Amino acid sequence: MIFEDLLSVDILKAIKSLYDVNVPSGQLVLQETKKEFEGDITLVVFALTKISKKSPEETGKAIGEYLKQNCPVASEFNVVKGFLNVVLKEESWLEIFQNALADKSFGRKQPPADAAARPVLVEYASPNTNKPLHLGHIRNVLLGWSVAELLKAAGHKVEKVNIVNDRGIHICKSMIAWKKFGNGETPESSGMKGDHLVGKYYVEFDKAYKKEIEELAQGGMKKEEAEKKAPLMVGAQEMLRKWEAHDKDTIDLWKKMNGWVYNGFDVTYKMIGVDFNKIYYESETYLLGKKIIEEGLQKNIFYKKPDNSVWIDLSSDGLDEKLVLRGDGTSVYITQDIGTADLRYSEYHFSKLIFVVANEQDYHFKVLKLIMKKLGYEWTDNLFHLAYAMVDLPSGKMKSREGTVVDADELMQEMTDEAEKITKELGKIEDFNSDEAQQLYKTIGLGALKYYILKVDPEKRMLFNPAESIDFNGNTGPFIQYTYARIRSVIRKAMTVENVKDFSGYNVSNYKAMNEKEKNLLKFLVNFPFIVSDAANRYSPAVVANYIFEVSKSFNHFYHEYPIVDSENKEASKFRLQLSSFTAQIIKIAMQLLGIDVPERM
RNA sequence: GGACCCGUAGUUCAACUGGAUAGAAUGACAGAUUCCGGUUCUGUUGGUUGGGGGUUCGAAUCCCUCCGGGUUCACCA
Repeated sequence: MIFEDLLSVDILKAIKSLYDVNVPSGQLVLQETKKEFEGDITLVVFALTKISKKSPEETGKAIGEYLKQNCPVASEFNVVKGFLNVVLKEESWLEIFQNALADKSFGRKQPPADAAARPVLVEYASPNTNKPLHLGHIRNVLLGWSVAELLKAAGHKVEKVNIVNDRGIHICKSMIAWKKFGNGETPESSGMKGDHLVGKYYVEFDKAYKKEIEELAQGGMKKEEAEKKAPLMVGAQEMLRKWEAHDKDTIDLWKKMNGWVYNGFDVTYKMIGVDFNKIYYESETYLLGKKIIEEGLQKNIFYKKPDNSVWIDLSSDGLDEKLVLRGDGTSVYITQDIGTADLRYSEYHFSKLIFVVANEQDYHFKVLKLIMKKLGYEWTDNLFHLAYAMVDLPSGKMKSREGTVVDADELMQEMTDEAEKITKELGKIEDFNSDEAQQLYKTIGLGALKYYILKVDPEKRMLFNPAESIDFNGNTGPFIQYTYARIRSVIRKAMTVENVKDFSGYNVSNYKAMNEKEKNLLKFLVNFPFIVSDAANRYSPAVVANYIFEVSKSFNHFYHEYPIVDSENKEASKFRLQLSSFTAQIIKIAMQLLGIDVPERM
């Protein structure tokens, strides 16, 4: 919160002077004053009564008096029960405002100047290459990308990384189905996006495989046996062995089909508007970690079972026994992750490694951290699993087996179409050419989607309601975009009016007649840098989303009550234009942190 | 069964991580504005924060217990 540091220094001095006690600054509880009370910042004094040995009211009054006399930004105070509400000087707010206007990168810190500064790694997306991205991935990439941007804005060096799960039995399933049923079909020949094409064969595999099992079962075979003996499954496993033996034909096919998928993913990522600094492939990292396990075995951190498989016993930590190497010496998921984390650390010396992964893997990451700690890594506290919960739809739960998965590409297209429909009904952009119009539909459609998903706390399971998300009213992306577009419209108008069009040169600290609505809006706006750092610390784009909504509402209250361009005097107009323009600027920057564009007109 | 997560107005979400009378949005109803852009604004309605107990000056938040929902406990990744 703005002025918090300034005020807390003087409060500490007050306590020292009044009661001759040194209090650590972390012990002060300061908060924004609730709007039903007069004031800007509130000190909760209950905790201080032990020191003052007076009632909360008396303590609050004494500190308030001291601040009024000695604190340069405090003007008035009042005490309600155990709460000391401090009113800050209007000049202080205006001064902050003027400084903010002059600061081109207001709210965004510069990245560390030191080239050796340790980066924060944000790993997100992490798709399989056997099917297209779906709604769950959308929550993942929006979160990952936005958290990375927030961390940057808070002054960290950030690297966005992606690890693609490009190998394993699931890819082989698509491959064998394509070989069998594909007739050489390609993205070009079919006109399908590569990831969708490969996904299609993954589904084909499943269908044909089920049929085979059924036939074998009818022939008298037990179900479990049939599942293993079905020719397609045998073929897929054969293919995996060939892949591991570097069989040329298999590798070529694998490369070809993965290439299709990557092209498809690229289109989707581009559409969503996310990017990566580095992409890892599991085919290149899956052998990592084995050596680390061997070393751990020497140190008796792990133990061997008679079949040669290697385990760790975590039961003393309240967890289970966990396999880390198979009997045949090959590694499993957790082994790879240990290896990859180790690799990343040696590559980046990260200060933090954030895994954006669904909360289904809470247990996995708990185990990962614990094992690495036992192995003696000193930076395991810097591993952070940013878990997010499932996204539900009004129609019910997403289930890939029942075909109710919502495809990412389809969803984005639908949102764009819906935006087009609504925009056309409003009929405000008839002079747009078709490119401009298309761009706008995309901005609105994706803005609706992104805002709706990001405004919710990641750990909470959420309901995505497409119709509600694109409503131009309420706590939605389009509502905020609309607020922005309207401000821009006002400013365009102002630029045609003599005597006010030079408003950007007006020094706002000279303004003397600020009203309640203006002050309220201003307080929100100058608090932006604190919102950014708070959001970054909590890895929470939702903090920013809710803030933008508050700003928009506050602007609308002001806008509704006071004329901007044609106000009673030129000075008021200029001040209000500065305030409006600054509002637009903050909305734009804040929305960018969520990956959302704002249109000049809509 | 063990472990972890979640439960807040009819609905979708907040609550600055222990602070004031738990807030918005949406829905419904009543009104204002008709102006820079209609989608703006003001009211009214709606809550035993799943139930119970405890800690505290103070609990949606921490502890215990029960209820309900979810995830996980693979030689899949």
